[in-house]
Parts: sequence; structure tokens; C-alpha cells
Amino acid sequence: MVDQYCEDPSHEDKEMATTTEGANLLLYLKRKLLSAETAGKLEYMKYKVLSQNGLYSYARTKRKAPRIEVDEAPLPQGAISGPSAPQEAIEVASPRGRRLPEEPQLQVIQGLFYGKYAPPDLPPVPSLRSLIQVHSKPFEKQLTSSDVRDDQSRLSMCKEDVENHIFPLLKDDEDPNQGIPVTTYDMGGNEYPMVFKTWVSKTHVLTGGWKSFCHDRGLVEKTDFVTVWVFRNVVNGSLCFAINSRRFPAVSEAIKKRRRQN
DNA sequence: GTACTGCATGGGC
DNA sequence: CGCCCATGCAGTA
Repeated sequence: MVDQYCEDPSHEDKEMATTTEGANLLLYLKRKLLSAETAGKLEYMKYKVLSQNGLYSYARTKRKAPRIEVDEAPLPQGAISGPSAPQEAIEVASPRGRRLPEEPQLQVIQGLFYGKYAPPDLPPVPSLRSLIQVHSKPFEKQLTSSDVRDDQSRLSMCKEDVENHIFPLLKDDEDPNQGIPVTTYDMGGNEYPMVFKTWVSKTHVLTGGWKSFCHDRGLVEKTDFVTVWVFRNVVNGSLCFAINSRRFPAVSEAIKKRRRQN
């Protein structure tokens, strides 16, 4: 696209027009009130770009309230409005994990993620904030070929992550061996119905909508890493996942996961 | 045949 | 050696 402009002798005029157009668009957008859906998508794009460059630190960034005033979905009854609504979200401690209140949270996370990456404790999806009260900390997985292959495409998760981040959130009547229906959200707030299940062989998987999630985002093995948050929908109590992905084109081998030292 | 599920296996740690 | 997990492939709808 840029090359075309360079070869075109009248490109300066066009460029000028484009610049003016762009400036007008930016001015317009600055005043534009966004729908919840559009705001969510923009937030997702921002998060994706910044998280890939390791620049995103959602938890530490002071954020203005999202400009959502038109078409905003009504908040569930009892929910406090505003960006900091679920302040008292309850984090479920892992059975093995010790809770050391003085310890900075970032240190706890480090070592579990690839590179310098500290995803927020809560999925950075504005439309989900009022739904989350009970949740666990995120975990990450480098995708394998069986995670993304068309004839398989189920997300397998390791024992440690499942025991630490999913099992603590399960209710008594939810049996992973039977399969638990879950709703998975992407960073745009789009829903994918999936099933979380533990096979007889003790493999833990996410099936069902995982395939379309994979397709929609064009996920590939090894270079793509998914971050998984697990929480309960405070309104209907259902088990929910939120999944984001980051891509490292330079990564072409399986990364060995560091053993947790307890 | 196609899409999907889930058990069994073997390599790696 | 035992455990874990990626995946091969058999079975089902």
C-alpha cells in the first residue's frame, strides 16, 4: 500500500487528503460515544498490541472510565456501576498455594508465564467486569499441534494448572469426569460455548467451541500462547473462562515449563 | 465420507 | 522408575 503511493506521482495530493481525512476521523472519534460492543473490541485490539510488546500492565495503569454511554447494557441488579465495580472480587486461593499478603503479586506470577508478562488477575474485558466476583489467577499455555489441529482441536491443560485454577472454583454438583459446560469469552467479550472435561486418562481438556475460537483467531502451535482466566458468572453462577492469546513469531520450539518449587 | 470424542500409548522428564 | 502430557487413532454420530 505504501509502495503504491511512492510510485504514484500524485501521491502527495492523495497523502494530504488521507492525512486530513485521518485527522478528521480522529477528531470525530474523540467525541464519539461508543457502544459497549465497539468499546470492547477496541479495548481488545489495544490489549493485543500492547501485550505482545510486553508493554501492557493493566493492573498498574491508571485508566479513565471507558467511554460507554450509548447502548450500554443494563447492569445486573445489585451491581455497582463504574469501572471499578467488582472491587471486592474474591480470589480463590489454590489448595497448595500459600497466601502471603505482604508479597507483591507480580512476584507470585513470575515464572508461570513466558517472558516478562504479568497478566491482570481479572480478564481485561470491560463487559465482564460486573460479572466477576469469584475467580482464580490466570495461567498460560503454549499451544501444541493437538490444540490447534483441525482433526483434534481441543485445548489440553496440565494437571497443575487445572488443580490450582479450575478445581477450586467447581461446585459439588459439577463433575469434570462428566464434562462441565462453560462459557468462554475472548477479549472482545464474544462468547464461545465449550465443555471442560477430564478424560479417564486424566487429561484435562476444553472442547466444543474451542475449535471456532481457534479458527476465529487463527491460532497456531508453538508461537501462540494463551492466557486463561477462570471465574464464575455472578448473575447465573455458571463457570466461565476468558482466553487471550499472544504471539511470538520467533518461538518455534516447545518451551519447557519451569517446575514450581514448593 | 466428515466431524468430533475420548481412550491408550509412548516419549520425555 | 513413575508420572505426565501430546498425540495417534479407534470408535461414534
